Amino acid sequence: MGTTKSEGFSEEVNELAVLFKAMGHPARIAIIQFLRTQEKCICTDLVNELPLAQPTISQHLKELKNAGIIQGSVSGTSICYCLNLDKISELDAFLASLKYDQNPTCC
Amino acid sequence: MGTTKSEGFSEEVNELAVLFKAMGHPARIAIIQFLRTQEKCICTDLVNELPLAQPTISQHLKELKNAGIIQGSVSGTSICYCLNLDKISELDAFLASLKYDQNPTCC
DNA sequence: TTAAAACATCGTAATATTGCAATATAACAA
DNA sequence: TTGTTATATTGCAATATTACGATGTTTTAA
Repeated sequence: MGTTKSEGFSEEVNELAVLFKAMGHPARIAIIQFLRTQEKCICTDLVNELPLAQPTISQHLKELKNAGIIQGSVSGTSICYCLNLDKISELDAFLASLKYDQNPTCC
Repeated sequence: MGTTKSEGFSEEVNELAVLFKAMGHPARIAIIQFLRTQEKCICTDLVNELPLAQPTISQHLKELKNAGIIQGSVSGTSICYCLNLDKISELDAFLASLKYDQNPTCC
């Protein structure tokens, strides 16, 4: 155990879980927030911005990238990371659907 | 380590991370989806619905409850769990904000 | 070529998560 | 009371995550 069981759940459910999980860490939320507001999305800035060491930040960036939530393109010595709004929209759509189909007789 | 570092991040960031983390598991997404569609939100139904043992489901329900994403009220021998739409809206608002403030010069 | 800057990767210790069997609890029915 | 049903808790083994120092890699500048 310690392993998440994914068999028996739909593809959609598993994909949503991966995306939510990727966002389930303060550093990764902070990275996403920072990317939203910066002109240039460079890891060095993040090192100055977050209370974490560079390797740790690099690791979090990788996880966000693996989940498809951010994309990075090399730009000289630095890397330009930015949000993938498609993935954000997937999560958003799921959450929005919860608000409308809610059964009124429950609770 | 293994411990998530929360000092140095804003309250808002930490709270969002907790909520996203709570949703970052297929069983918990499936529970939320199931709650949305059922008339009666009872754990027994979940045991028949999910590919997990009863104690495991109970544990996931507890985590969702701790995060404030669902609420449970006792109803005789069974328990009626339902979604807390306020929390869903918090996440939704965060995701929606990402879609609009995006910097166009990046990537 | 050499050095510096910006990231990534590796290795590893500490801790967290997951899943479940066994067991407990709580409410109702007979 | 006794049994049954519904759910929670405990305990634990297996695995995952987190954080970071040390060390690579790649790019640019001198």
